[in-house]
Amino acid sequence: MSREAPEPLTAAEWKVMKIVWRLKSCAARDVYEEAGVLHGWAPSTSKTLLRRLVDKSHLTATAVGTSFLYRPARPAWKSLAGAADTLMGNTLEGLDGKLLAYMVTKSRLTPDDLAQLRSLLDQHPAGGDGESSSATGDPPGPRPEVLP
Amino acid sequence: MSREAPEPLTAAEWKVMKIVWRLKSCAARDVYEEAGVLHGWAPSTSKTLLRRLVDKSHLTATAVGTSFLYRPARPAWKSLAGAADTLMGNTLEGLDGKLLAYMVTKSRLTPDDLAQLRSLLDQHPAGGDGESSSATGDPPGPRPEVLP
DNA sequence: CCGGATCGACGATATTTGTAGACGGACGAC
DNA sequence: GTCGTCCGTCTACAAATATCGTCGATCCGG
Repeated sequence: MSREAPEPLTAAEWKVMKIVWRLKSCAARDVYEEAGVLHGWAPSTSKTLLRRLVDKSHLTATAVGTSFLYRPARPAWKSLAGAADTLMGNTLEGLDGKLLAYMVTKSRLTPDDLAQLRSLLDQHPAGGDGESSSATGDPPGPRPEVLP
Repeated sequence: MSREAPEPLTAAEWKVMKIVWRLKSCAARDVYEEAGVLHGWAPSTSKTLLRRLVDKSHLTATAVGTSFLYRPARPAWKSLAGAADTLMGNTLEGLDGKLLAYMVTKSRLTPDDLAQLRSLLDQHPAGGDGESSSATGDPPGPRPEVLP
């Protein structure tokens, strides 16, 4: 079980990921056209980013004819989770609540989301460890990374 | 009204911020001693970071005698909020829920936090814009940054 | 079979980060 | 008054990023 420490993405890389996520699976072309419109990038820029992302194994590339089919190497939420971990790692102890609160007011949540969150709050360990399998059938929770 | 777009901090900078936040207000020395122990940095490293943070106006430095007193230029949660915005900006539409859920399970929340979150969920606009002043007396919410 | 459009791989450059040593001035010990 | 100390500023420099242009291999239309 090689736990791929997901190398943190850079801002530019996130933008590419976001495009790929949306398309689920796509050719380089799809990406750089989108990126061109969205960020004004030259095709080469997207191509480079794409390659770097494959290097960092955040994307997989399967050869199809002369070109590649790119697709996320892991579910989007998992990458996001990594970023979230980082964010919370930067957070001063005791500010998590405020942070969450802020994010809740900022995000657009579906009734489903709301329900799930409520449920999570209810079963939130008031000091113990939460060993609750999640309600949506996600894979078991990622391991907390304790940065040395 | 110059809306200081809070330039995003880098990993190393966050580490410094975290130290300063904890100490509330401190001399360079306090920081680099802490950072030395915590991250094995040479004093110069901390000094540089400190300076860059002042440049980016995430810290203020008030002269005291021969040296400076550093302190956060804005409440910690606000900087965090900026980071949160970025994170959510990278998020694919519709994943906010998952993300929040993940973070909730990951964070250690006080009963107070739980209560506040619940209340926020209840008043969460089911599609409108959230113009609810927060329940803890925070300053008005920062403006959402729509990246071009 | 030829020419043009593409594709992915590389190489190139400018800027930003991470990390740190060296320098000139203020300050307290002697 | 002189010396070593500590401070903040400057300069340095390698690695990582952001952004591109170009190049050889390929594939499609004619």
